Formats: sequence, C-alpha cells, structure tokens
Amino acid sequence: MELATKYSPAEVEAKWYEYWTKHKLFASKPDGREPYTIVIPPPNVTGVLHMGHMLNNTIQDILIRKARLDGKNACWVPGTDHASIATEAKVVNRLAEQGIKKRDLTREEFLKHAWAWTEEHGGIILKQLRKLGASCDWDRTAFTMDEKRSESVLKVFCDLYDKGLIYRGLRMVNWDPKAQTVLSTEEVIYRDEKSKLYYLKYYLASPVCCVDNATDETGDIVHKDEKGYYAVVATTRPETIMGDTAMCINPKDPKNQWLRGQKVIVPLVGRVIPVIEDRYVDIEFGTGCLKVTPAHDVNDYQLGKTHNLETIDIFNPDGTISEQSPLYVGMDRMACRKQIAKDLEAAGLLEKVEDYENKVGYSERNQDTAVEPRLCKQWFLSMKHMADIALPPVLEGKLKFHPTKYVTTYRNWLENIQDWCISRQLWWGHRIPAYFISPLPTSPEGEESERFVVALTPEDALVKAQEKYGKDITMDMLHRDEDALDTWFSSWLWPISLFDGINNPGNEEIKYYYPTSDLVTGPDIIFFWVARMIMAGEEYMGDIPFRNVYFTGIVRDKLGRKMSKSLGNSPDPLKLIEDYGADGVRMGMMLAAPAGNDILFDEQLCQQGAAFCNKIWNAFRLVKGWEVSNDLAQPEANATAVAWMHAKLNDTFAEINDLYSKYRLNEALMAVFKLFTDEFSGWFLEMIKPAYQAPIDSKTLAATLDIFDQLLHIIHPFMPFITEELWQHIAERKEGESLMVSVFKTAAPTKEDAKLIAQVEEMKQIVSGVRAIRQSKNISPREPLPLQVIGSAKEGVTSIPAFAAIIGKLAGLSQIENVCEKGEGTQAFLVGTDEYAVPLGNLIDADAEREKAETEIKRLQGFMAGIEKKLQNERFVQNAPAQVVELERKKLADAQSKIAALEATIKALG
RNA sequence: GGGCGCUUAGCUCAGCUGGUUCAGAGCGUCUGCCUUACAAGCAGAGGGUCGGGGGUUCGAAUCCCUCAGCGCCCACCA
Repeated sequence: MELATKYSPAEVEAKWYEYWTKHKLFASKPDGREPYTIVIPPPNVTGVLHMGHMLNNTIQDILIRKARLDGKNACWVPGTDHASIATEAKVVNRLAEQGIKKRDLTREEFLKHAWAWTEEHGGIILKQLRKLGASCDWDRTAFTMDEKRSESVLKVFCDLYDKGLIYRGLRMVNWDPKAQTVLSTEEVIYRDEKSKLYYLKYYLASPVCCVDNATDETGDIVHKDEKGYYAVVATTRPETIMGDTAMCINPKDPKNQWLRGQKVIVPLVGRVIPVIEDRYVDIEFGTGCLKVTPAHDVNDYQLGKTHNLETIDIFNPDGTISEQSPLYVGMDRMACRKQIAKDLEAAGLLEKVEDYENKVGYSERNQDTAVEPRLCKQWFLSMKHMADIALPPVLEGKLKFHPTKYVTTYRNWLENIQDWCISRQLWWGHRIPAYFISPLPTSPEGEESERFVVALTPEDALVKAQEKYGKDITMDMLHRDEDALDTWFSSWLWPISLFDGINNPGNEEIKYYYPTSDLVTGPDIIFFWVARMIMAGEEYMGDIPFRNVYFTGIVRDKLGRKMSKSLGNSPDPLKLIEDYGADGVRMGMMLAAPAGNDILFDEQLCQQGAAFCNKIWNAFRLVKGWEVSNDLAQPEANATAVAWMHAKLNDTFAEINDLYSKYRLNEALMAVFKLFTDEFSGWFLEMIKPAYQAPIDSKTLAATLDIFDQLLHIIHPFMPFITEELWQHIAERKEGESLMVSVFKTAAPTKEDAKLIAQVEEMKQIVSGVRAIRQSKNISPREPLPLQVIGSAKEGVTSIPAFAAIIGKLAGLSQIENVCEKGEGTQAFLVGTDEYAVPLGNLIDADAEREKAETEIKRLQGFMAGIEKKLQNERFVQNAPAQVVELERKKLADAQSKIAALEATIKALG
C-alpha cells in the first residue's frame, strides 16, 4: 500500500469519527469493569465553540481516551446548559429585531420563541466538539431543561423547601436593570472604574442655634455661606439623593460634632432629613458625612433598619426614575446623574467634583449594565448547612483539587458564605414550583407572598394549600410563581441528574457511575458550579460528585491578553482544525497548557502539532516501505536496538503514567513527543534501518511494528485520528476493531532496562562526538572515518560487538581500533572519562586545539579547587552523608583523569 | 483592606521534602547539510551571576526574613 509523503488530516479525521460513532465505540454501559466517568461542563445550548472549550474538552478527551486504553469503562457524558439569563437575553434581542417586545408576549408565547431559538441554534457546539475528536457517549446527550433534568430540579426545590433550607425573604439584592432580574452575589463582578466624587451641600434645616464648632483647624468657619450653615456630603451617586432619608455621621468625629441632632435639607429635593449617628461611618472618608439612601445601597439599608428610617425606592425595574421621586421621573439613572450634577451646580449646591476611582458591580452575563442594589422579595437557599457538608471532603483530601491552591479559595468562600438567591425574573428556565393563593394584593413590596405552598404539581399544591389555609381554597385560586430558577440551580445537580439519581435514586447507572472520576473546568466557576455540585452531591448522594477537579487556565493570546471579540485575537477553532488538523490543534493547545496556569496560545504551536503528525506519518512510511526477508537472521545489533527500545518504552510509560496521575498533561505529551521523535525516529530507526534497497530481517520488522503499535497507543489520547489511521495498517483488522478500545498494558522498567539505557546513552555520546568533529571540520557524513578508543576506554561500550556495529553505522566509521595513546594528528573527545579520537591528519588546527584543551584544563582546575576546598572542610566531611562525600571524591578523580587526557592531547599536538 | 500565587535561557515552562558534574526541556536563534521516511526534515552550536538584598547551613534555584515587580480571588468604605 502506498502512503503519500505528506499527511493530510481532513479525510482521515472525518472517516474515523464516523467509524467510531458507527460502531458506537464511545458508548458506555455499566459492566464489571472499573468505571471512569467524566461529565462535561455543559456549554450554553446556543453557544459557539471558542478556544476555552477547545482546551477544556481536549483535556477531557485525553483523560477519557487514556482511561479507555487502560481498560476502564470510560463514560463521558455530554450535554448543554439552558443558560437562562444569557439565552433569554439573546431571544429578547432577536425578538426586538423583529419589533416584538417581551412584555407584549405571554409567557407561553415567549417560551415558544425561546424553544424555537434553542432548536435552531442549540447543540451546534456539540457538533463542533465532534470535529475536535471528542469521544462523548452521544446517546447520553442531556440538556438541563429536558424532562428528566427538569423534574430533578423541581424535586430538589420542593425537598429543600420541605427541609426548611429554601425560604422566601425580603432582602437587598443585586438587580440587573437590563435583564430585569435579580442576580446572586456571585453573578456580580466588580470593576474598577473612573468616576466622580460629588460634594453636595446639605443646608441645615433650622439655622436656629449658632454653631460655634463649625470651624476647621485654622479657625475659619467653613460650613457657612450667605444661605446659612451647611454640611457637605461626598457621593459617587448624586442621582440617589431623591431617596435620601437621613444623613449620618460618626458620633466620634470631632469635626462633625456640630451636626449632632440637627436636621438638614436634601439639595434640590427640599426634603428635611435627620442627622443620625453611627459608627459605621468612616471619619476619614470625604467629609465624614454620609447620605443615607436605604432603598439603594446595602449599607444604607442596614442603617435604615437600625435607625428606623423611611425607605424611598426611586428606581423603576428598568433603571429609570420612579414616581416615588419628586424629580426626574422617567429619566434613566445614568442620564439623571449627569443632569442632576448640572442642576446642583446651577443651584449652587455642588461644592466641588473630584475624580475618583471606585468599584462598580456589573452583571456577569451583561457587562455593560451596572447592577443596582434593590430591595425585593426573592427565594433563597440557606447555605450554612451546605457549606458544612461541602467543606470536609475537600479539606480532608477525599476530593482533590488540581492545582491544590484552589482549596484555600474554596474554603474562604464556604467559610464566609451568603445565602444563595435562586429566583430570577426570567421565563426561560425552570419555573419555581410555588403557588400563591389569591386574592393577591398588588403591593410592589411583595405582600402577596404571605400565603403560598410549594409542590411538585398543581394538584399537590392544592392539597397542601387546603391543608394549610382551609378547604375553601380552589384550584383557580392558585397562581404559580412567575419566576424561574437560577441556571446553576440545575447545573449543581448535573453529576447526579445525568444518571437520573434524583428521580430514581439507587438506580443501576447512578450506582455504577457515581461518584464520577474527574471534573475538568475553569477556576472562574469554582463557586458557581464546582462548590455547589459538591453540596448537592453530599446532600443527595451522601458522597462527593467527583474525585478530582482539574482546573484549567484561561486561554490567552501569546501576548497574555484574554481572548475577546473586540480585540479580535481569538482564532476560530474550526478554522484552526481545518488548517492544522484536529490532532495538530490538540497538540498545539496541550503543549502550551501547563497544569493550572493560563495558556498563552500561539497558532505556531499548532504548526508544531501538525509537523509531529507528519513525523509520525513518515516514520510509518519508512517502516512499511522496507522489504522483508525471512531468510535473513536477525543481526545482533538489531536485537540490541530492539531490546533498548523496549527498555525505553517501559521507562517512558512509567514516566507518562506518573505525569497523568498528576494531571501534568503537557509534560506527558512532551515525553511522548520526545520518545517518538528523538528516541524512536532519531535513534532506533536509524539503528535498524537497512542499507539502500537491502531488506530487513523479519524478526526486527515484526518487533518494530510492535513497538510502533505501542507508540500509537501512548500517542492516541493526544492525537486520536492519525494514530487510529496508522494502527489499521499495522496488522489485519476486522471491521469494528479500533485502536481506541484496544486495551494496552504497560510493563514496569527493570534493572536490565536501566543498564541498557545507560549503555545506549554512552553510545549516543560517542556518535555525537564523531558527528561534532565532522561538523567542525566540514567532513561529509558519507566519508568514512576511523575511531580510536584510547586506553581504558576500551572497556566501554565499543567492546560490545553489537554496540560497536551500531556506532560504526551511525557515526559512519570505517573501523574502531583500541590504542594505548592517541597518535599525532588526531582530534580527541571525552565521554565521561573515556577518551576517543578521530585521526584527521593535517586537518587538525594544532593551535586552536591546544588553546581549547588549555581552556578546558583551566576550567577543570577551578572545578577541582572548589571540590578540594570542600573536602578539606572538616565540617563537610563530618556532616554530609557519606555518599555525598564519596561523590565529591569521584568528581575530583574524574576531573583529574580528564586533565590527564587533555594534557596528553596537548602533548600529542606537539 | 484581607488572602493566594508568580518572578529560572529571546519566549513558554520544569526543577523547590536542600547534596546525582544541577543549572534543564520545548520553541525560537545561529551554523552546516536537498544524506535513498520526513527541508513540516537531519546534524551541530550558542544562550541564564535562577527578580534585588540579607540570613540559616559544611552546602541554597530549592528553607527563612525583607524589598521590588506582576497576576488572581475575596471584601459594604460612600
């Protein structure tokens, strides 16, 4: 069979993916084998594959394929997430493009649009993963809003409510005015922002008593002008003054003592508000006067509660000024901020404006709209209990994080956890199974929620409602909560719900696959998802959801910048696969992905991956191109080469398995790469390569094909396609067979292996020594050279005929002779303390050689002086372990013999 | 403000339970080769006082202290 000189991935990849799926080779069912399970971090159902997914899923695929080859029952469960807030926003946008407003639709109509969108765009990402080679059990594909998952979510909600862990409460929450929903604290991300600090004048309401203390250190009265005495408040949000219901000072603040017990007038608004005192206020900040707006700031809300202040909600849900405000009604809050600054200035109520940097919270999903603190009634999950059950397994190491530094992060979060706001004012999601009982008052404060029941079905709800509120309750008095649940309230069940462990506890699948083995995800969702899965796992399974969490880094460009659409630095993954092949891209990603670090992705790395494919391809072409002779006996040199390669394989297998266990996949890949490129292609194949047009003995060829088979197995997890393609050519394969599922057991390296490896290393150095001489003297590799083995070096590897033969072949030697002393006109080199020489006659530049030798002698003498000093140090000899001292003595002796050899060289140069 | 982590070759990183001639790898660079698998290749070479300073020790890239720079997470200073 003819193979092209270049490997072309496109057809190969399509062919094998189809083959694997046709024969259902990714499928897993519970059986007697050890399970190895990964649940995919479900991407957004309408999402598009980006580099983060590429990295993440490449890692998962490597792990799952490795497990498969190790003989485990590997099960990788794919699926997508409904991503309520993100998807709903997309649907709203699309409807807006068609001139449809969400609020003009009924819930049912809207959901019809949302499902249509989901079906249209949904799951594209899973198709894209196939291009990457992802070996998911596609028949298991799940969706967080499919029937089983939805049922699980509602059951869990009811259960947690019954346990008293879910409650409805009036709280200051984070409000996204664009999406018009609350968010959990985790969904708010804070950004440093350049803003302004406005200093506003609050005049005293009754300038009755003269205030003597209104002076600064210099004695000047600073808080008085022609209109009277005033206090100054520094704020970043002047637009909230319409909601001010107090001014607050620190009772211990000397400069503001004069304000105690006073009343002040809110600028522009004219409302008279009291000056209250609370130690919360920072004396050092601004003027030490704080305006209190209980409806729009978390701290102010607390102050309002403590001091019994009125709460005036001046914002509408969309962020415009509400009817509650005396001014600017209907204006957007940001526009209002600008306008009110102008108006304050015009009214002489703005003392000054300073530049200021502060943190502003934004919705994680909607990063152009600032989050507004807002008081409203929502559903919460009490987290104390959850934290209590989720902390021990991680701290005790039953569940391991890689890298371990995230254990601290995890602990800090759990130890300071806040209750989880789980309701969202969205339609796309799991509708909360709570039923309110009419008549419903319409108060915006949410008075209606006083009478409700939580139940899985309306029928159950009616029964419960009647039990709780009387037999006269009828079905049409029940009104199901309009809100949906936070997306993460379904994702946290993922490792359980995928195996139907909530609806169907103790079923065969959940018993077999749970706990799953490894979770591969980004550290950015450690709180959103990882921690909560651990909680749900402990609560519902009484066990951890996975044994290991491998946290990947963020994919950045080679300059270290995050990949983003606006920078245009994010390559299209599918285009990359087109250009370099999936195997090439996988390798490129993994080479740049040290465990736990961000990866600096450079397309050039994919080039290296593609080049490696080509290398493998051509090595295979070479081997398959050899003519084989059954009559030829296996030369000793080939037998030795084969034995060495086996030793090297065993050695590397051990190394690679160790690296896998530590999730150091980039290093495992590098070890594989070097094994194939350097050891196998560079050395082994060159050792056994027959002369031009000469045949190879059948024994060596068979061994070589076996070695190739082993190599394909260890490369396969990283580069599944090319390995599968070549594997079919190694031997006759029946339809349905696959490298992917051919279990591969490795052997541990032995002492003999180690010895052989050391001998070959010595041999390589001799070959390199001769090659270096050729290089420096411009001698063609084809011109045969004799090699002299000097003195005691004759006991080295050249004394073994098989090695001598290999050295002769690789170094292009005409002969190897043992001599006592090197003769004139030879160029020598050292391997360890063994000396070798190549006679070159008049090619030798005696002066240059002498100088080189002298320099080296000088260096060695310095080296020796250091060691001698060390050995003369009694404390060293006494304190250091004997073997260390012994080693130093050996170093000294070696250096001495090297110097002797060099001196002989100089002498021979004349 | 609190916590965590990082700083080793031009780049990306490994080495860090102190002691194998320990200062490494890949890529890049330079030099020479179209050698009958592969020029997407082969052979060879150069390149770092291990961020600065101090300490512990017979011995420090490795342990301790300190300074500087960078990054991440958490936190209600308007």
